[in-house]
Amino acid sequence: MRAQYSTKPREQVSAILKREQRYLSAAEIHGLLRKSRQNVSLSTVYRTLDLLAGKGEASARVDAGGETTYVVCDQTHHHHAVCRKCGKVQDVSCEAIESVASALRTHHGFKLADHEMQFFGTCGACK
Amino acid sequence: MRAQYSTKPREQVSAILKREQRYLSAAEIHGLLRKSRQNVSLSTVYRTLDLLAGKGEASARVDAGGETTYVVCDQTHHHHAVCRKCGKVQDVSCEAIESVASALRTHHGFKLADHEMQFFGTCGACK
DNA sequence: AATGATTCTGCGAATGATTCGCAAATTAAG
DNA sequence: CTTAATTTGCGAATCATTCGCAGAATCATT
Repeated sequence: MRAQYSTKPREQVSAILKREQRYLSAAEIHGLLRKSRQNVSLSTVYRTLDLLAGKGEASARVDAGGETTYVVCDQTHHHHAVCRKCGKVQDVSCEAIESVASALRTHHGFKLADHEMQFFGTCGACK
Repeated sequence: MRAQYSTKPREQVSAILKREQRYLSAAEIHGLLRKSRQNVSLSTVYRTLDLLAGKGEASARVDAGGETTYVVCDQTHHHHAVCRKCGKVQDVSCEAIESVASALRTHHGFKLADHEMQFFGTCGACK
């Protein structure tokens, strides 16, 4: 099994993600690291992001330009509310799904197994 | 403004999408067309898909492997229920969102502007 | 059904994000 | 401090998607 060493580059990438709390691409993270004189190779950024996503510590989203972006978030099932002004991402618990599941079953004969949701709008700080 | 000619290649791509009713990548559509001796270039498939998505006649989704895939669907606001067995996509109307919107407002101070949802499970035919 | 203006198509080349291979550097453990 | 295992960084390779451009198709008019 892979990934057991705890290394400086990985901590640096994680630190950026924890600090920013918004969706970042590998290139953006790499850029932010360079700005603060932390030289981590782009390959390592990619590898670390895959690791975090694999462990469920980060979640991925493909942005409009086709780049994959990541945020850190907790590992319980939840959804994200993304602020269109500052980009901040808040975790949102998932309650409404039960009614949706039964509607799918009765109206469409569809047995719901999984779902994805994303919310976009303006966060409290930006209003 | 672009895109006003009605052409054979475009109709061929649209026909495949209408027939299949599931998410298809440009490469898959290109492959299906070749199988039935309809030679449309991959570039044209890409261009046609962009057009359809631009007009709202198709909607796009990036699959697990990073490929962009498309389904035809109507233009009113709705969501998709994707069958994990056969891949068929059904349109699902969106009702539950109002309660989610007010929960976001009260609990998170978040003003909801837009949202995305995708449902995965087993469709009636596959059960 | 021929003309001309505009819009498509197909091809191959270019792009851009992501992945891979491998030698050198780091890490964990004895 | 040695050793064995994992990671890093670099450049090269990959893969989906986009571009540029010459020739072909479409549409509106005669």
